Amino acid sequence: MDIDARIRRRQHRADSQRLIREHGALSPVTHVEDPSGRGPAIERLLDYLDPVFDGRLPPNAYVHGPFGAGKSAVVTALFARLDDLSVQSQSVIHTSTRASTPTAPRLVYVDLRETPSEFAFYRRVLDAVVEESIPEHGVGTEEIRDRLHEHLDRSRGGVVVAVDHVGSPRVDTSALRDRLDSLPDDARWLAVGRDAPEACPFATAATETIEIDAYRRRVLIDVLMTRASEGLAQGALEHGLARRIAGWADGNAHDALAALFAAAEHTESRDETRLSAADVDAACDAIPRPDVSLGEVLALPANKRRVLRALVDLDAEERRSVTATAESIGTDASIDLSTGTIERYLYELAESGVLERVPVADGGGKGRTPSRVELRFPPTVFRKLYDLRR
DNA sequence: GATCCACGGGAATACACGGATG
DNA sequence: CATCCGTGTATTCCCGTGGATC
Repeated sequence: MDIDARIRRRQHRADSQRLIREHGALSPVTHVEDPSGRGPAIERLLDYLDPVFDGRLPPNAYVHGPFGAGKSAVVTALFARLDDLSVQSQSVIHTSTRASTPTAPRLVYVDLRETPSEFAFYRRVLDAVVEESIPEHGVGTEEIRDRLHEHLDRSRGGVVVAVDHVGSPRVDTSALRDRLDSLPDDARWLAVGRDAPEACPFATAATETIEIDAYRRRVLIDVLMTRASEGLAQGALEHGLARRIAGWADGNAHDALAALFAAAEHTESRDETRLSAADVDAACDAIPRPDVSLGEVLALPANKRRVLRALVDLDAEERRSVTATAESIGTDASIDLSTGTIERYLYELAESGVLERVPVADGGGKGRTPSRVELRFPPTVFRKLYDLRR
């Protein structure tokens, strides 16, 4: 046994005494390469994408399913793999035959949460399909769009763009529709959202719709056990507790993982290495339902994230009204925004569903009765993920 | 010099309440 | 009694500015 192996063994021993080994494995915003238990959904998407294997383009389509059903997980995983294959086959064709063999389409995944503007959208797609790097500043939206069109005109094969989170409050639906409509003919889109097809403009514009159901209880338990085995010390999560979490989460994998994450934090704060029922219950109770995805929260502009980070540490008294909340946040050393701006942020965050405004019962004072804001996302998980990114 | 986009500041508007008015 | 008005807050809306980057 060499020295490295001996050191690794010691490290592993120290590691195994720590409850949380890998936060990423527990995070609801982490998508694994091979989403477990989503076989049928993957098959349906592969059926839809079948033309790609012959170098042809599939029609425009709409994927829908409830929050936490694994839509993003499945689409990101498939698009990443298939685009790898596409790029490989292109280089193979170039070096060997380069005859009439059709070139496979490229597959590009765009998360509208992180790419909400028109400029960012075109830039993301163009950046994915060309070699050279694309500037983020100093060049206009029009020019990026034109360059994308030019590239697609020139290249054979075309592109399929997965447009995820079409229902995000930060995207303007009608503007996005126009944007998708104006894509060139050899670009196809796959919109992904929660709305039922009847109520969704992207479904009516698409030729095909694909539904992804919520997780079944048993499958969700498997997901939890798998993630726990990757992120927690061995044996930290009993099957019965996974069942408890899955029952509470009601098919929503985001919430289930958030609960597991928060429960593990709770356990760790007690200096224990095995989750208890009380840890799990405390974690579930602290997660508001319905809630907004942590992906949505973490994709906000930096200053809004900062404001939320300060907000989760305030006590009830400091949150008694929007004004008081903004003032308390304003005294936070890490924030150099004016109170007025913080206040406006709080209203905007409430508007987009990240926070919720609740009227204050009291109303004894003068003037219009104030309201206060409540969190609509899991606070402990947000706090930890935010701090880890710092 | 151009461009994107997050910020900031503040004006405009909405609302609550008590008291005055017709 | 119904309505209006004044005052004080809360909330929304708009648009110019400036940092970062090319």
